[in-house]
Amino acid sequence: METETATRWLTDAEQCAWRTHLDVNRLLTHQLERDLQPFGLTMNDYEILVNLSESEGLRMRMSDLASATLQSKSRLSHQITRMENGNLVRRENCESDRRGLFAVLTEHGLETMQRVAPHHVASVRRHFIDLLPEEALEELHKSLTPVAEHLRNHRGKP
Amino acid sequence: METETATRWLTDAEQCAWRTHLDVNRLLTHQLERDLQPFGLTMNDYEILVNLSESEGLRMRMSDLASATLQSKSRLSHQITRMENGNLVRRENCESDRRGLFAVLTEHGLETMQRVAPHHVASVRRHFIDLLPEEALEELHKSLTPVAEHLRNHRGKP
DNA sequence: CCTCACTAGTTCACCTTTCAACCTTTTAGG
DNA sequence: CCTAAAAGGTTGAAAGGTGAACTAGTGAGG
Repeated sequence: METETATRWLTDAEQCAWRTHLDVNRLLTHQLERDLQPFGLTMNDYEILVNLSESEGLRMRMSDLASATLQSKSRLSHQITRMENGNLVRRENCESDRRGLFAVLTEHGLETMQRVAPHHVASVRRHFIDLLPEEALEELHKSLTPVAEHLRNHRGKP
Repeated sequence: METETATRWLTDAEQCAWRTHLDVNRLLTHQLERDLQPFGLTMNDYEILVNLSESEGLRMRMSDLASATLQSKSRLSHQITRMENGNLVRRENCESDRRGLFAVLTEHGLETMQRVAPHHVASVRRHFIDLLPEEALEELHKSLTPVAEHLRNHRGKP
């Protein structure tokens, strides 16, 4: 009985594409992180701020926020604690489900968000968006969407 | 005097593309990490193994390895220490420059690499490469290459 | 030769992430 | 109702990452 199947190694083209993809990610993340640093925020902080600022009542349930930002509950919990110490966010009890908590954007959190957003957007443009012709960006989006979907459906499995 | 310039916010299309890109990265990294876990390796470990296994004499100078993998020297140093404890790698002095060290792949490191590689490649195919039509992958590569280049040239600056 | 600036690499202190254990409240079944 | 399982969150310890300070060796100019 044959337990072993010949491996389909990556072709050169595939390998190049893959490595470039990995590199862009790493470099881009570093760069965006660096550009946020002067404002005392990390990309994680920023992402939380964005999510909350776009939500009804500037608040979200911890679980929802965790899955919106693709983090574990534990990690989010620590993250929110840190942001609470920085007075960007506060926790509030949920009346309808007494297990639950909201993360709520504070005034200072909102101001910070509004002050920083333009710089962050500029950074994203400068290091990514504006380097790609419009069709390339659309193409990229079209290609990546099914990948994202696949990965989402596939979470916590073989 | 005008100190403020109108912010060029992202268009909807740009925003979607950008968020998808971020999500794919996060999800994909998680998935690949999960798939390596049964073998006791992280993606960082794996990447080091690949780099060393492709090098003359199965060895690289610490600095070269750090820049090949886009890590700080500090981080690499910790990483190699861990891998040394796992007997995947060993440090060796450099004769020609007595400040320098080589990271050298051990026998066990090489075997591990060879045993794990097929699974990792399968994982990369399953969750990324094989989800993209061939032209899409080429397109992606073409689009991303200048971005990577830009980011590389731009390291450690404004 | 000296010496001074630079390069290679490590270390330390501090912060972030992960994972498993835990507590509380809700829900579904009998 | 009562109970057991599941869901919402937190916690604490251990592992990983970061940046600055440090050691030691190199090398170019005077």
